[in-house]
Amino acid sequence: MISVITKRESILSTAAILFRQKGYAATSMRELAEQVGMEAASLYNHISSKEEMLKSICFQVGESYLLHLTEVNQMQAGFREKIARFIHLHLAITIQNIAFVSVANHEWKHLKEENLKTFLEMRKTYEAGVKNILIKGMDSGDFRKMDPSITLYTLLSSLRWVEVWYKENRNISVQELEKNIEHFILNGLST
Amino acid sequence: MISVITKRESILSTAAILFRQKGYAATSMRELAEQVGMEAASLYNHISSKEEMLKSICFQVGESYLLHLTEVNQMQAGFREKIARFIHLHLAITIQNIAFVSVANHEWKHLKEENLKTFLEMRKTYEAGVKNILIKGMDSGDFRKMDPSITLYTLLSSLRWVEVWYKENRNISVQELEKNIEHFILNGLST
DNA sequence: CCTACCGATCGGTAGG
DNA sequence: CCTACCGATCGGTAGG
Repeated sequence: MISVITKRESILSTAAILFRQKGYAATSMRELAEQVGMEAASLYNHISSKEEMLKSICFQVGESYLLHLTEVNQMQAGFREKIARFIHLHLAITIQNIAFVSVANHEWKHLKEENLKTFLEMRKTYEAGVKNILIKGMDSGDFRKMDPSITLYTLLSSLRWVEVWYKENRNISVQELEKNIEHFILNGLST
Repeated sequence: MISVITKRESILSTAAILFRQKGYAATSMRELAEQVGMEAASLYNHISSKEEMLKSICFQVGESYLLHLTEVNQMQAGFREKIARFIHLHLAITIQNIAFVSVANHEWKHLKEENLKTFLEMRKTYEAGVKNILIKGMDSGDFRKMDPSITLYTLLSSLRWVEVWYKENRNISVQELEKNIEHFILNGLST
């Protein structure tokens, strides 16, 4: 199957790369236009405003993550398996859409009013879902009992660094990355 | 002892709060001036440019972290104790200077040329120092042998989330936070 | 998809 | 520390 890339998708994809590199506010529509190969005014035939692009990027990422959380929740398996699967899916989305994920992680604060509100609600839902898995895993004895909020954020942050630090040119494969992070999260530094 | 807060320090401190909230590029000098209680033109009697403020903030944070790394390196203790002390100092700096740390973490990319170069060198030195502790701890058998780079970034990210997520109004004390993170890093989720 | 253009706002300076 | 102001650039629109 040949994937059809519309002009809009190509604009969004270029915008995500620029927003990630320079930040949303410091990226101008003229610069984006130049990268895409048209005049700034022409962009508005494909998008309706600068913020609408940001919204599109952030919401796409949010929906991806919520979708994979649903998949994890439907698994018939122990909590260690569920968390391992969660880590796998989270990293897969991150690495396959690194510019989009980066923008959703760092530039969402430039969303306004309704868009901001909706985005924060998605994030809250996601966090609540993951926390729920952790709490159930602690109750079942699969995980050590500790503060669920601290555990949640430490877990999410351990995954989030990948978007910031991971460089493909380093000789670390995705598999090795995943294995190491999973092991770290389950067992820590200890032998 | 009464701490003398100069006008410059008060401007930098307000700038850090704004840069954190809205991002460096989206913060205007007029807005900063208003928060400080003067006209935009008057700011330039205390600072030389917008970027010079950013530089000051980022370098102060970088130097703090490098200083505490030196302290850890001079300890006569096992590697588990060293890492515990490292976690403690890192969190202490973070929580006591949360706006400055946030700016250094997220807004450094707006530094230019020499300033950017110097900042990245400081960060590289810091990371190399921490990685060195991890590697020695793996060699000595205190830590499990795993990829040092992945371990480094997972560790640093586990600490970094505090600046993003930690809210004082949650009923989590600094001591509890520290204890939980230290335990997570050493032992992971497992019982 | 382009040319031409708008009002608004930006960081910063002159001069006092 | 302020008033007055500069050139540059911003996101976006009109009209074709």
